[in-house]
Amino acid sequence: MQGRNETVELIERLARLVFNDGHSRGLKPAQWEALRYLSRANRFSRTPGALTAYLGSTKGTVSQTVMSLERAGLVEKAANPADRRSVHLDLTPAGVALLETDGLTRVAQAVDGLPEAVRGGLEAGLRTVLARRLAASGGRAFGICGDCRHFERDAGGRGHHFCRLLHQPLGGEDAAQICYEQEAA
Amino acid sequence: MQGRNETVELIERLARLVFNDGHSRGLKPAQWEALRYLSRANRFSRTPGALTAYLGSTKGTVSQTVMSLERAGLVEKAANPADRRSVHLDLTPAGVALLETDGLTRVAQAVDGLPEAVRGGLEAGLRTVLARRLAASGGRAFGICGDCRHFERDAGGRGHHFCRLLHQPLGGEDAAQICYEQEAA
DNA sequence: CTCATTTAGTATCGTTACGATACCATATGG
DNA sequence: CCATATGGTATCGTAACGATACTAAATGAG
Repeated sequence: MQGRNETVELIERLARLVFNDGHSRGLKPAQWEALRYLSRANRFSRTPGALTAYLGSTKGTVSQTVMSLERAGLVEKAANPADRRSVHLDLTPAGVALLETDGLTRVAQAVDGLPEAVRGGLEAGLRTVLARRLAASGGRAFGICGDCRHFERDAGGRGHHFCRLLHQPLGGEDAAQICYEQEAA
Repeated sequence: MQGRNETVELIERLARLVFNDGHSRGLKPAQWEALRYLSRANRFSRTPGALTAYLGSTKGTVSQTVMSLERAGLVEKAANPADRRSVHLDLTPAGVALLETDGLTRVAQAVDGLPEAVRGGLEAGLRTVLARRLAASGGRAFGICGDCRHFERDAGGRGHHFCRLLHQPLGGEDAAQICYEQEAA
């Protein structure tokens, strides 16, 4: 099956280029990825543990990366009163600002302006491969909160949703972000 | 344009997972990628310089990676009589054997068995993004030798081809491998 | 309640990656 | 002949990474 090998090689090569592109403006690839994750994750998912699962890495490594971002003033830690073992992470204004200047990576430029048919086929393929790859190793999907089977829309009035798993109220902002616990509806 | 951001995020996340999968059997991601490249590159392209271009890395880093593979007995260096500055790289039998056991990475498994329509769309999208990304930074395509505009088929009889750029005869093996100098016909 | 177990995270070690810079040897082209 | 370009190595400092050991807090069984 030559097609399969070709596709895998393309993925591997593109992965390497994407990774190397991450060495910009003084940050490292893992640091950029952590910032991007924290900007997209809902409040239940902004922890070292969830970040570890998202990156497919190990907690020791992630702890180190988070510390470097904290030293750089891009991320802040806060205690979680409900569970004093866990740490809540938030981007600082400086972190948000830095991320906003990151909009046009070279890969994003390459994807931008792609014919819609090609982009759609690419996205569908990527989604499927990612889902299969994650299923094979017990990885989590980190899908959108609002698409989750535990999500109860407008449970407390218009725009006031509810998570049946965590028993927590959810705002519109939360519902649009990705979540560690998300399972497709 | 939400679609574009979605696609870029999928690429970034898959890139990270592919990268992390490279930490297997004592080798590092960069070392696996170097081995794979050397198994696919034709004899003109098995040099540190070409590997540097393929990986989108820097020559210092690649020099280090190649040295580690040489110490591990997976790669051999040979002098190039035509240009004594340059170094020719070859996989050792141990390197070839190791690479053969690498066939089923977790991403390859995820791609395997993909519905043909999805796989085709994915591959087309990846090719386009890769080509655009490379064009944006002067990167080379590293396409198949036989698809090159400098390739002259059967110039010296059946199966004896010729490279008009390097003025070198090419066998069938060469023609099927990837090349640093390749430019689409 | 107590104590074993689990969970969230940190600390430390050794190796590698990586960019940056400096450097060396060989080629190339006035 | 000599300036410059090219292919590669050496070295430095930072970060990544897996591995292992560790701390503290939560949990759960008796």
